[in-house]
Amino acid sequence: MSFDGQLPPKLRLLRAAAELLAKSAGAAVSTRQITQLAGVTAPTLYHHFGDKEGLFDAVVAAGFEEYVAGERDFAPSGQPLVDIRRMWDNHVQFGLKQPELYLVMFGNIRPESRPAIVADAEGLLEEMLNKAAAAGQLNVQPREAARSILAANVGVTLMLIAEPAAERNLELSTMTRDAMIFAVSRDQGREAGSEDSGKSSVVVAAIALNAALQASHSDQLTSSELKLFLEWLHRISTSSTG
Amino acid sequence: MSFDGQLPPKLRLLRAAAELLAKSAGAAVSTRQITQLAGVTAPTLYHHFGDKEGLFDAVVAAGFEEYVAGERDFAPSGQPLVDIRRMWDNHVQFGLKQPELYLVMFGNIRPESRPAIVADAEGLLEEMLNKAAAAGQLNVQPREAARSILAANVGVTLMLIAEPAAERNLELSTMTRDAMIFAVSRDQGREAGSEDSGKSSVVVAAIALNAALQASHSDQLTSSELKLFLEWLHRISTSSTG
DNA sequence: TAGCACCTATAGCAACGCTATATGAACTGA
DNA sequence: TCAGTTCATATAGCGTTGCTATAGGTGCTA
Repeated sequence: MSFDGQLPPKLRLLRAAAELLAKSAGAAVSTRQITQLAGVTAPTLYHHFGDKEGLFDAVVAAGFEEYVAGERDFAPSGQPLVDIRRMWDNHVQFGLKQPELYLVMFGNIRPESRPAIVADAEGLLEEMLNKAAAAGQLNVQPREAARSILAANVGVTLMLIAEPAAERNLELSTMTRDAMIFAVSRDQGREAGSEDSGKSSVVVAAIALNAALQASHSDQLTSSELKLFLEWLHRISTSSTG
Repeated sequence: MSFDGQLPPKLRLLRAAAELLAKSAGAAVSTRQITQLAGVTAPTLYHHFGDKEGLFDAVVAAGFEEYVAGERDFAPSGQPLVDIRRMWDNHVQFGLKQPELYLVMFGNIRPESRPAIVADAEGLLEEMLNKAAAAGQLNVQPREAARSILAANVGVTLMLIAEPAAERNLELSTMTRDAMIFAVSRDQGREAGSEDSGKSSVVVAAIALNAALQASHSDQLTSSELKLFLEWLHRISTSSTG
């Protein structure tokens, strides 16, 4: 496949660069490869984009528009925190679908382009968090919340990209996502304390499990199993030492 | 400053590479620069390290030992979650002190070296989280907690590195840190906020009891009873919903 | 037709990562 | 003592990279 078609050379260069960038799994892409695929010679590239980085920046800019579109393209649910969750998932999905582009956007650190992109992504989040704050659902300043959530979001996405696609466990994402959203939202329980430090952890855990089991209707065990289980649990939770 | 001294060329190459890597703010470092600073010619580099990446890997390996040393070099406080907090801060400080090295270690995605390093860093965290789990302070499996915390830790550090040193606000780190540690720790307020995000209290309690039992030598149950008990416990703690 | 932007091609430079080959130094065994 | 072997470094140069000085072609306005 090549782009020697009738499109203008500038666009052909953009598409060729995007395609090669996406296909070469992290490896370097040369200007000669790009210009050849675009059916164009070297000076054309430098006429339109200044230098190689300029071309890549243009590719990134296009990719970022796609990203922003994805982040905006859903009906607001009316619950800002729910929308934030969707934005997180969109972010991760974008990274997994176009890992090379994502790495150029959020992974690589080039003092010029990256902060701008990060700032834009931050802005999208902050926008939504402002609604949450207006609804009194926020625990911290929207800007700080946006920075914190985005940092974790990027970290998780990078980690997921780094590991083989087969072993990817998206629970890492959902778990971290909920942790971050919960952390910035208002309706939290109070600070973690060390109240029950007197009893052994086994006993504490057994008591907690006992209470929880009594209150729930778990069907993981049969009734006879449950009966015996609770008896043992009782034996553990009434033991004096740990 | 140069390394034409009396040190063996291999070491001179390592130090020259590390120095140039640290000084060049993210820019590329050529083998010619390195060999010249080391007072050595090109083939020497390839004799000792195979290729440029091999040399950089060696630099990273040295840097990683320093990182690990930093992560281990403090007296355990007896409170695993407090130690985890220190490990987080150590991680961030390491990244800010040697940003270029950090970027090669955690930022760059090279399918070979990075996962190994990440896995090691993950191991350090998991080690400590195991103690927390044994003390019944954990809400989730130590491995999942380690992955989640490390991902957020890397994301925060990358973001801090990316922005100008003058504007760096470490509160981003402390805030995210506490959010993550709180999220994986047991003594949270219940379920709040996002409805279906947390696990049921039964599962939480079962995980804690499981970790506590593994670490203790409870003699309240016979070994055969304990075996069956743990099996049921596992069945409960791996159920998706309460 | 002339003049003027704009865009593209020819050809080539300096710097890059890397290597085929050769030379020197240090050790080994008789 | 000295040839044989191995390790370590140097000379010189290959192919590729990002990039550019210069020139030529194209389509417009007058």
